[in-house]
Amino acid sequence: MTRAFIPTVKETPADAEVISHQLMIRAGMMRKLGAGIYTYLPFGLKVIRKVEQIIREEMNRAGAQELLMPILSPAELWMESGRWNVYGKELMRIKDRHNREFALGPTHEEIITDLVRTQIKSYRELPVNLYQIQTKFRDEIRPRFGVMRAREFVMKDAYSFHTDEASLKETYDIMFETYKRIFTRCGLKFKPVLADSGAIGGDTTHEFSVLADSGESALFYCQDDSCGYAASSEFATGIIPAMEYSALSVDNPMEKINTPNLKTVDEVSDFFGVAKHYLIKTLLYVVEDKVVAVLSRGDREINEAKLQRYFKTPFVELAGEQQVVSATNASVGFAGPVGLSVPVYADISLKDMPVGITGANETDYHLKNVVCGRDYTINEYIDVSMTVCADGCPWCKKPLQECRGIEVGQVFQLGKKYSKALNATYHDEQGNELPFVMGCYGIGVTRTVAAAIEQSHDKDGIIWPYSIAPYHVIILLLNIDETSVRQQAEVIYTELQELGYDVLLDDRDVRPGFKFKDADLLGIPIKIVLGKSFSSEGLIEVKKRSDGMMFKIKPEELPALLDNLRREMDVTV
RNA sequence: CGGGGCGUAGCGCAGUCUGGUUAGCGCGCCUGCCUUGGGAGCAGGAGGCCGGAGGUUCGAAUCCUCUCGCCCCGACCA
Repeated sequence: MTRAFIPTVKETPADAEVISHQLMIRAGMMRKLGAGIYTYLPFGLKVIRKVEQIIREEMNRAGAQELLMPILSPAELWMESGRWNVYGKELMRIKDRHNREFALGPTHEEIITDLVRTQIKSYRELPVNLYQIQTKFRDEIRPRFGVMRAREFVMKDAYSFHTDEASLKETYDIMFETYKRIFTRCGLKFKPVLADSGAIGGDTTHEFSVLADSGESALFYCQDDSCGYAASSEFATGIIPAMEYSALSVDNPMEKINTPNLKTVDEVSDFFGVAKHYLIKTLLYVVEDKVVAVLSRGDREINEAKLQRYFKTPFVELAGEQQVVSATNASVGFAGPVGLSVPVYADISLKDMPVGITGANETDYHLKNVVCGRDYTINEYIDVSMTVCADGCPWCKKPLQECRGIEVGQVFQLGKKYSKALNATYHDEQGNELPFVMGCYGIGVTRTVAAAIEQSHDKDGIIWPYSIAPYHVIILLLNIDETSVRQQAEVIYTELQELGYDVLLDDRDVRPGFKFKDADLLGIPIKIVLGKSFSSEGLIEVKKRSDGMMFKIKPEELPALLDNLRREMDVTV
């Protein structure tokens, strides 16, 4: 360790918000070069390599083959697929000396499809699954959280090509299982969840989320493990519990009430002295240049991803002030479905609402005792509200649970989107020329490393899962001046390496406390201490990082003890 | 892109409002002494184009203009 380049830092860096970012800097894993751009130092790179190795082994095991595509790709390919215009600013575009345009690869559907369309022409050569582990570049609007949302990051991306949906499904299922094996082997607690496929399309997609309270995305899952329902917040649906409406009566006529300057659900429900679920919240959205009204129960938020999915558009937007005024003849905050001329869609949370309160489409007025069917009509009930954890599981009706997660992988059934756009075809048995059916499967490698830290750390530092720990064992030589002890340490160091352990020897000339603190910060699963008890009694101490369990043993017992600890800590699948 | 903030030693910061000796402090680094089971102590030392350019002034880290970079909130996220 006197020679190792592991620059640890005692102080928490000022610009690091989340734990993983702080610890990755403090433990000397990486250093920032620019916004969202990091140099991986030896200690950090070791972890990345371990994760990559697990991914390689499992991908190869699943029959995928590794290749490596260029990071730079010509603009023509992106224009051909249409994404040159669609992708937006996240796609980093650059020009070469001849003024030709290129993109830094944020993902490689175009490039792999181009390769396969020129090389694979027959159904006899299908299916095929190709992957790479490579640096990606996405010019994120706002990079943050260290490597969790970096611009440059390491990703494994795989692409499969098939003759038909059934074959795709088969590979998809294999990849699904492979991902479970990968994240299990990485020692992570995770959940595969049903997810929104976004602009990429396709019916079925799963995200793999590492469970951590600091996660950016919310997940909902059934409290009953045997049911197994789990979905991202964008995709989750639930059975919405019905509410009480005894404060109003269906038999009373609709009544216009002056509500000066009361715009929000909170203000209006306070004014009427009722709970928020009495209100019919009316939001105006612009969908494909048309204004539509979307209703939800006052206590429910609209899920725009669901709206996009319903309207089959990649883009919906809340209407601007002008549009609201022209659609409702009232200022923002007083919209309601009664007498509205734009199409009205209602969230299913309104199905069980017999009577409610809503905006009057007149500034400073709301309507009370509003009854659907009597006072207004809706075009359609759709599921567009955010699921909450009081909702029932859509599969088994038991209550849903909510937790936070970090998305580290996603598997997609792409279908023919890219093969059609790029005219990538093969010949079937009859000689017909048909577009490939495709799947794609990504894992954020660097993000997985950060997620592992988010999930496993304490106040002293990182606690690596054994399988991805940069070193399995750290030997703390407390007194470097005792020559005989030093020699012993070196013997143990060599022996353990020969037994297949990754070992770090801390032979630095610093005080013991310094070494203990550093060892904990680095998170190495097993500490071996050669200190007082070794000098006096010939005993070495072996301590686990995870639970602090300590063993005092004779040197010759070390291999057997480590073997036990390894078996205990290493995950096998 | 909108809003807010910050660029001063390797790192973390003070000084800027109200211009004026030699630009400070903590950590780290180097030397020595001392210490050695949870980030010790003492003494000495090195280290700065005060982000960059232009301007105002007798004089600028400090005031003005422009510019570059970074951070936070929001929108965005195959």
